[in-house]
Amino acid sequence: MKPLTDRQQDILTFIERSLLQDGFPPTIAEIAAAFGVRSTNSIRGHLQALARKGAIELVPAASRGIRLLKATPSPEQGLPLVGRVAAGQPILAEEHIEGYCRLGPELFDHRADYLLRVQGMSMRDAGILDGDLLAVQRTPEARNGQIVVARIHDEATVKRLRLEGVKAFLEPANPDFAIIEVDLQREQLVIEGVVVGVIRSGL
Amino acid sequence: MKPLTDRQQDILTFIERSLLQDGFPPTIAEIAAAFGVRSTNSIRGHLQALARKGAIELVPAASRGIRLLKATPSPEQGLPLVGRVAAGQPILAEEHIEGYCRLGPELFDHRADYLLRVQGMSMRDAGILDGDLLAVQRTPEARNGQIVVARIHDEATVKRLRLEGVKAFLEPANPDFAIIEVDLQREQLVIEGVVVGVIRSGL
DNA sequence: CACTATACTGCTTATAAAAGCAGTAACCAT
DNA sequence: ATGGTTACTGCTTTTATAAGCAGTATAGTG
Repeated sequence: MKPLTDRQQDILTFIERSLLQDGFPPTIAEIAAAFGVRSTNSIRGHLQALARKGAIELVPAASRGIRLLKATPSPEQGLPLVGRVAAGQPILAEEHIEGYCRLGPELFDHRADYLLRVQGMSMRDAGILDGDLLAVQRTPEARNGQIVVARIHDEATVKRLRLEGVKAFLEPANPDFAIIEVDLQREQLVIEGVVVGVIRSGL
Repeated sequence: MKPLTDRQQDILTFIERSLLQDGFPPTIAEIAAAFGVRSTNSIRGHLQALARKGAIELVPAASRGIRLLKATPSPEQGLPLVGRVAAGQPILAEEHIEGYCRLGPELFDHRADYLLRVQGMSMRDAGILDGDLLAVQRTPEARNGQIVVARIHDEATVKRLRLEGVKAFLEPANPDFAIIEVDLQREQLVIEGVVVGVIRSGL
C-alpha cells in the first residue's frame, strides 16, 4: 500500500473514531466540518485518494458509504464468505467475498479458512443442500472419500473425491447427478480445499 | 427491556448483519426492500418501536442514523452448546452446557440463542444428520412447517411441526421413523424453540 | 519549463434518504 | 363497543448528501 499523506492519515483516523463513537461512518460534509474545511470537495479528493491506496472503499451513491478495509473495527472479523466463483479466477479474489461471518475457525474439527455458498443439490444425500455454507480448509491435498472443492475445466465444484490409479472420480451424493471422471494424465484436477463443515441458515 | 416482536427481532438482526457486512447501517428504504415491504413508513414504525424498547438509538435527520445499543449478547464467549437434555429439566440448565461456540448470533437469518447437538437420524431428509449442531431460537411460538425443538412427555425432540385443529403432529424427515401425534386437549406440547440453522463439524 | 500531486474555495445539480400525512386491516385487552 | 398495538400502503415534502464543474495556490519532479 502506498504511504498516506499526513492529511489522509488524519482523515482516516477521524473516520475510525466516528465509527466507534457513532456506530456509523461520517458524511463528507461532517468530515469537512470537523477539519474546518469549507468545501466538501477537498475531502472528496482525500477519500478518493484513500480508496486508491486501499485504505477504504467508497460505495457509490450511498450516504456515509465509507467502508474501512485495513483497520478492523472488531479484532476478529471472522471467516470470509465466498459467493459465486467465476471461471478462471482464484476463489478468494476480493470481488467474490460477500461478507464475513463471525465464527471461530476452531469451531470445526479441522480449521476452516473460508466459507463457500453451495449452489445446487448434487450433494443432497450428504446433508448438503442448496444455499448451505461450506466451511472449507484450503489445502491441495485430499484423501480418498473426502468432500472436496475441486476445479475442473476452470469451474469450481463440490464433490466427494475417489482416487483409483491414474483416474479420479468426483462423485455427487445424489443419484440424479452424474459422476465426473478425470484422467489425471491428460486433464488437470485442482483441489482447492476440503470441506470440514456445513452451516445452514435459511430455516 | 420489553420483549421484541418477531418482526422487530428480524429487523434488528438484519441491521446487525448489514453493519458487519457493509460497515455502516442500512437506510430505512434498504430495510424495506430487504423485507419486501413497499412502504418505508412501516419500517420506520418498527425502528421507533426498537428505539422505545432500548434496542437501538435513532439519530434524527441523519442518514443511516441507527445506533445499536445492546452489543451482541455474549460477545466473547459465544453461544452455549447444549448436549444431552435430561428429562424434566430446562434445556439451558447449566449442567447440560458442554461449551461455548464462538459465532455471532446474527450469522443466521433469525437470531440463535443456543446450539443443540442432534441425536439420531430422524431428520435425515431435511439435511440434519446425527451429531449436527442445531442453532435454536428460544421461542414458544412456532408456525406450521417449521422445524422445532419440542418437549413431549418430558423428553426433548427435534421434528417438523404440523398443526391441524386440536391435533399437533411432529413429523420426522425420514420414512423409517413414525409421526408423533399429540392431542393438544389432553397432552401438553411445549415448544422450546425453532431451528434457525444447522452446523456440521464432523467432516 | 511543463507536468503532476496535494490541498483547498465556491458554487450548482441530482438524488438519496428522512420525515410527514392520511389511510386500511388485523388482533388483543378492557 | 372502545382503545391500543402491530403491520402495512401510497403518497408528498423537506433536507441531507454525493457528485459535478470551474477555479486558485503551493510544492515537488523530470
